[in-house]
Amino acid sequence: MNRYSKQTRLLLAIDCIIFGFDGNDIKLLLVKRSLEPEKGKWNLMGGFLRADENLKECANRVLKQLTGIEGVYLEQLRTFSKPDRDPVERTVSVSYFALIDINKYEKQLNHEYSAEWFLLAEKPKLIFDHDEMVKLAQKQLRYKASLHPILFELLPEKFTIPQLQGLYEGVYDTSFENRNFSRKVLSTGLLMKQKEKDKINSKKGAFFYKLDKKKYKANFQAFLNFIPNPDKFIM
Amino acid sequence: MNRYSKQTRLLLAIDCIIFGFDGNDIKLLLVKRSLEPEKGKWNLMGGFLRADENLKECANRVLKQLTGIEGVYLEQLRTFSKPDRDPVERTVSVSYFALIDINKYEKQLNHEYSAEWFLLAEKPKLIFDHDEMVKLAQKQLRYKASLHPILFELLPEKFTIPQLQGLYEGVYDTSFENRNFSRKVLSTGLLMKQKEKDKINSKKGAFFYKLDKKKYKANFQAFLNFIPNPDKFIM
DNA sequence: TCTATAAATGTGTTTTGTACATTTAAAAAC
DNA sequence: GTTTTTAAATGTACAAAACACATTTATAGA
Repeated sequence: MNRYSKQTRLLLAIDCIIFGFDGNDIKLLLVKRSLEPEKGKWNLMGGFLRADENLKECANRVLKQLTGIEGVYLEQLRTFSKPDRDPVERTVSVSYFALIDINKYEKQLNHEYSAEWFLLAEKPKLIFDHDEMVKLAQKQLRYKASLHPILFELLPEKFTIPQLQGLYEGVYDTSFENRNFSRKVLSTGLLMKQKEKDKINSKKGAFFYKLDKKKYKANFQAFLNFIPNPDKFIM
Repeated sequence: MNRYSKQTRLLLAIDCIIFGFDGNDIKLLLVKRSLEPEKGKWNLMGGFLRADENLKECANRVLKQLTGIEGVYLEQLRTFSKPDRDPVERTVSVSYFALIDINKYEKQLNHEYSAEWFLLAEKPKLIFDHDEMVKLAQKQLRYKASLHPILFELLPEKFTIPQLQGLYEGVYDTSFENRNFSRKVLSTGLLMKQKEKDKINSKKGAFFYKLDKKKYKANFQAFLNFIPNPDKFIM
């Protein structure tokens, strides 16, 4: 079959905005650019789309290659297409945002890869339009987390309710009333109480909970209305 | 500056899922494909990205060219990238979804362009992955409309509350209690009551309302929690 | 045994959602 | 001109959820 004639062909890339949570703050995983221009500067994890893969496969491949990470929460965000966004040549980039359990990958990242975690608040300036991508991803994180239980993706398998509350407070940069927070969280039916307690943060200790993954998948809507007055935060 | 070497270059296209509302049902605007393969079959409005434009400009250009429509609600949906989605050659397509006031363009569409409205429920099978795009757009329409007042984009400047309710009932394929619907709608503060009534649909007549556009923009969140139990509908 | 601390739970008030009922305006029929 | 019919508009009571604040509980360490 003939090709479409007289049309512009261009490069398509993906860039990943990867969020983690260290127990206190939201972090962002960045790498150093390996080629000119802007070589050595911090940027999002990215790569070009290959002939035989779709975008999601591409994002997973890049993630695996540059960090060893696989099987994490990955969601297409938006496609960025300003004609001059990459000075080398026309490249359109599809941004993906990822949520990972920071502890699970901490060691391998430091030893085997040149990726590095930054406090979101203290991230360096990034190349091209990557700052814009991060900004959008942050907005999307707040938006989505106000409607769906995605923040569990940032926590280890076992976590306590005070830890979960701290995460929400970090994401929304506010504080919640603990009585109401735990009531709401437990009313979703998504949490399974464990017998052990976490005694690191208090004398009394806080019970661990696990996410009920079946219910999580079947009931991804359970957090609708989770954040009080989400309009304060999400736009 | 050199180009990136050894990377695959490909075509980038946009496709628009255009929704309208005829007073009773949601409709979809389609065109006939003008080139082989699949020539003459119905498909979404689309076109290739040019060297000097970004995707949004491309979508607006295509819309203008094929329908004369401009200045309507247009939102990037998702980028579709299966390697073989277009049999001619590798083409990645960015889908956009648009909402328009059907009455505003009805005449020009029929006379000057070959575009045609279909009842969403009775749309023909579309080419490539366009059916999948429409499905996603429908989902997004419900999702977004449960949180933001976007459905006004489908109505004429003046509309009545019963008309608005009919629109919501069409989109969510359900019925709402009229007392509660009007209370909720009016409590957003987004509507301005007019002096005239619409007497087409009843003897008593229903008051026209206009959207307060300043408030609409400033308060795009006003519909958060608008749809009761949105989880029933949006996923 | 006492003290300090964070976790967990109790409870009253306010707000919002929901269901159902009634009243109102105006054209058309009588 | 009075009555009937119809959909629009409004009234209201009950239930559920959100919210604010208070109290109790478990446990390590003094």
